[in-house]
Amino acid sequence: MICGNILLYTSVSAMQQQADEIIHILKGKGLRVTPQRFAVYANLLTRKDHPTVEQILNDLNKDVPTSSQATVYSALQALREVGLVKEVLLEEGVSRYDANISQHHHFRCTHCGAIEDIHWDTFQCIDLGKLRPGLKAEKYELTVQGICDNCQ
Amino acid sequence: MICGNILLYTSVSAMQQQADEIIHILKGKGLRVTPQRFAVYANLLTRKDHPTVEQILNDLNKDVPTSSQATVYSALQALREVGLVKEVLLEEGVSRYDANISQHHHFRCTHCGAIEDIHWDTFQCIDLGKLRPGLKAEKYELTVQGICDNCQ
DNA sequence: CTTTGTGCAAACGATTTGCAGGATG
DNA sequence: CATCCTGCAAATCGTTTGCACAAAG
Repeated sequence: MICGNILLYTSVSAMQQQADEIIHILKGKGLRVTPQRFAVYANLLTRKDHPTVEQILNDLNKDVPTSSQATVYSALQALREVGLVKEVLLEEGVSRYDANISQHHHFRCTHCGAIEDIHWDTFQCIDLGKLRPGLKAEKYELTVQGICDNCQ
Repeated sequence: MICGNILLYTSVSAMQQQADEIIHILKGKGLRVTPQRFAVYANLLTRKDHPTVEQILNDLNKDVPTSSQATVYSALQALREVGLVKEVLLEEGVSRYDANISQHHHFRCTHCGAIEDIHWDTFQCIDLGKLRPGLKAEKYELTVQGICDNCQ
């Protein structure tokens, strides 16, 4: 148990297990486990809506201030470097972050800006062999824009 | 003929024709034709690599300073509002601009950052009907990341 | 002549950085 | 105890804005 911040997550036994798992993942990637880093990663795993730094910061400091801007940025960078978190660029001006590192596509509501994952298998007939020779493709991602349930 | 800046483009007769066409397009969209606006749009039509504001500004001011930052931003905004130019978000921190407004996908070199258009017909078997009910899709776009010829 | 665009500089907002103190392994 | 992280504040960088002057229709 590392500090009050983690205690928050370990108070219930189901969460205890989850917390242990997160700690295990972080250590496995060679990252020092700090309360702030834990909190950022746990937040991204819990919310699935690809929050911005501001949203993460608000969540973490909702009750008690536990993290500063710079720390959240640095935690995100560390998490990105070891491949636990991806940056998502779907609108101008802000970066969003995503702890779902399996391949997937994104749907973005052009009205409210909400972002939702689209399961990878939804679109499977994309043949990268059709790219012009000379380009070596590594990965691809589809972005669908439209209107979500709430905004219709 | 509007000013020296345009004269630059009209000095050769083939370019004269092209320039007239650009002027015609701008007027058709209800935009006032100013040298700076003309230059920004002509630049985007000529380069096809989705330049950043900085790159556009460098191009325009290469010989003689003709435009300021704010003007390029404002020209781009005007062009975007009438649908002549699209903003392209493929990397963090910078917006790129594209005068190719027909639907197309993008290839981005993860090594040098170069961006290349992928013809729309290259991938045609994407069935938006497979999206979960509730989401109303408007448009989509594929981004392929990989290594370009030069970087291999 | 009326409207809109330009240029400059200041303002802004997201992200980065330097550094002193503190926590981690 | 050596290393790395955190927090604060200042610095940066892309973009936006306010305003006086100039150009377009």
